[in-house]
Amino acid sequence: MAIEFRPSQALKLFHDLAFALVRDGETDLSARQLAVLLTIYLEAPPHTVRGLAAKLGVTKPVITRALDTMGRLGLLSRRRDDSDRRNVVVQRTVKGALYVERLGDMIVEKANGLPS
Amino acid sequence: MAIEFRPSQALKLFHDLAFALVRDGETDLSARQLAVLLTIYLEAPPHTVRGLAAKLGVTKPVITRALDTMGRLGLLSRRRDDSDRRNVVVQRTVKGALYVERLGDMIVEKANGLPS
DNA sequence: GGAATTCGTTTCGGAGGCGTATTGTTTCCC
DNA sequence: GGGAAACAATACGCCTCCGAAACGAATTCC
Repeated sequence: MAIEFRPSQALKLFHDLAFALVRDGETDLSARQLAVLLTIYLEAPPHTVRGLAAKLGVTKPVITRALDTMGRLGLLSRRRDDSDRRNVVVQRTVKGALYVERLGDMIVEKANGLPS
Repeated sequence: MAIEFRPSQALKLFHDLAFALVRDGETDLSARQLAVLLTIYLEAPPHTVRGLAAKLGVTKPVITRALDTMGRLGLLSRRRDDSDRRNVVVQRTVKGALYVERLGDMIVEKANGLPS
């Protein structure tokens, strides 16, 4: 239990974050895309389309499209699994890692600015 | 400076939150819509289309559309300003207040589950 | 080896968002 | 009072996403 704060603080943090994401532009990722991206970068590999779809409770085309979009942005890449060539393994990229890292720093920064 | 945590904790919190928003369905609000909604419920009224657009750095139709969508969901309502009938004042609703409250509780809950 | 299964992708029609430009009201200013 | 300005909403063409279904390729099962 490292982090404890009140709902009002949580909401202000979330507000500031959504606000920053909107104002910065660039990042128009949906909640689904963000969930996929963070799952890939925070949870242990390997990540497959099927696994991500099951984990998020969405259909496979949703994952395919999210990977298309974020792949186009360079935030991740795909590779066929050599041991079972039906599978596609999602791979992290340097650009994606930097993006996620920057996101984490941004949240911390907003949290530090919160009133007590 | 009430809240301090590490980027890794911040990211996990954000991941869990995006994850919950996706899995719960219902809420498919974009970052822009969330930013508008939270601004309305966290910052002091009155809120006009023009003011919200300026604050978020987007065009007015973006705000109009966001208000359309969230109004349809019952999360807020609109009313013409009687003192200046060109303005539209955004009003909070009970349903919207409950939604925001639940969102805050959800964030706090996720934060409490964070590893130290 | 051939049928059934699994996996990711693509297709289809539909819904909703985007930015720009325009419209209809209302108010301001002289 | 009449023209200019301010406000929110709408029209337009474009783009992306959605879920359901169909698809091709690879694997598994007898």
